[in-house]
Amino acid sequence: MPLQSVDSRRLYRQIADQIAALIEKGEYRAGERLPPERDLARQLGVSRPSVREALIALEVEGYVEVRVGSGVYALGPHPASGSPVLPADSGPFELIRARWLIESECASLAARSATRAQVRAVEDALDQMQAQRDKGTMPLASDRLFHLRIAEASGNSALALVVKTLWDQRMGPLFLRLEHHYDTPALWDVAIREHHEIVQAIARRDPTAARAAMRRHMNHAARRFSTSWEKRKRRKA
Amino acid sequence: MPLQSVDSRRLYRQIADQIAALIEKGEYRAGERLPPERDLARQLGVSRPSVREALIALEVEGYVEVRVGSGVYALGPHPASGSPVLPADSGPFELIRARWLIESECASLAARSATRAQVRAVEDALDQMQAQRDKGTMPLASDRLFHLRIAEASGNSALALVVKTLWDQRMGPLFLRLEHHYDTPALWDVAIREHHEIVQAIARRDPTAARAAMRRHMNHAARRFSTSWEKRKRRKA
DNA sequence: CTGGTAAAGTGGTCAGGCCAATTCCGGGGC
DNA sequence: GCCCCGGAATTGGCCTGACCACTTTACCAG
Repeated sequence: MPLQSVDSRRLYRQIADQIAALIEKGEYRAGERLPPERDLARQLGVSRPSVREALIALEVEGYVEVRVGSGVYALGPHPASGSPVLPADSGPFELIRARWLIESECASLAARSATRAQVRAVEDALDQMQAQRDKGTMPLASDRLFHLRIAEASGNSALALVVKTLWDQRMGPLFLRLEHHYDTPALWDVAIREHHEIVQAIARRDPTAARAAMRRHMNHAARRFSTSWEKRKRRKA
Repeated sequence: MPLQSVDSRRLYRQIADQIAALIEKGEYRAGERLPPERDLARQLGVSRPSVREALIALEVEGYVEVRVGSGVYALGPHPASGSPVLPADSGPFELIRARWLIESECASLAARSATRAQVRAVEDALDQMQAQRDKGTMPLASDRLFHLRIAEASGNSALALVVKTLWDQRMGPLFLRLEHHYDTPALWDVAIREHHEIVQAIARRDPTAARAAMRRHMNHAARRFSTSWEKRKRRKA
């Protein structure tokens, strides 16, 4: 597998991509050992340092694991990843504000262009939420699903990605505690009622109403967080 | 945290972590140039190959950018690697539309509440962009910096996170080709002029004008992509 | 068969060198 | 005086070759 004569990418990148391709294609199975650095260098017609640089890139990308004195082992396709993270000191309000902006627009777009199947998916998530609440468990997961499916129904995958990113921030160390305060059955009933308003506006193809309903929902969520937040501050003082 | 007296991590990791910490702490600001590899090696008491390995790791992690013959440049805190990824078949238009919505709001918020230092940071990024364009190189990195700093100036770290997430999508396999079509000096001049309008509105504390200017910028960007996109489709057919 | 020890294999790191791209600077042309 | 351009200095890209540390294997003695 000769290297291109006119490839402007740096050498370590070319090598890393070639090896990554082999791993993706299953040429090297997970757990399998790659040839020694010296052999790879000879086979590819490059120097050992270049191979080493490529292997380090692959290690950072999660493709391989390097064991000192033993060898380089493939880890398999689809690299492990860490997502961006919100600064620890940013309160929940900035996040809610961002969601207010973005998710209200998602709701509006969904009302305009969602397919029947997508509307159905949103309704399913809401039903699931209701069922969990009836069983007395906290419908946190289905709440997330509801919002995500609306974002998907907007027809804009970039917005869907953003909503998912923001929602996953709630799994941070600080937000879990707040989530807890927020968790009384009565408050969940309010949230479910607000969700019904949103889904109805979408189903009725009313973009303006959908946006307004989502904004109301977010405003209420902000207020609920606010009370928890105050309690928390008072306890600290 | 192990914190062993004899650090068993491989050397390149120790070096990379050390440099990454400096970037996170703002010791090296975004866009700033790091010392040459040879100097770093001498300062840290290690060999140049080890420094090179560390820099490659940092490059993969999105901390730095290496420009041949010029130097190593910090990209800013928090890496871009391995984040959630957009579906491969979603065109650039969904992404632009999402940025249209979010970044225009960021500009408006920035005009309302940015500190003097934050406005200054945005202006710096624009100056940097102009400088790079004058040198004939594509100011892609400083373009990114400009938009990121406006998002930071909004005072909402969740929005800043979102903007960063969306911007990093452009590094996908498909977008790079488009970026290329988009890269004529004349088009960059237009982009820089639009950036000036945005930054002026922010400096003058006019939220409405800032939002409008950013929306115009995004509309034009969409049109530019549109022509590239059509060309691309035609070539495929 | 067991245990330990020597040898081979493999990655870790270093030193030093040459090449190519970029940047910088000073001198010549207009 | 201003601009352009060509060479020198700077900087990253890549290579050769070597030695060290750790791991695995092989072999031999008990």
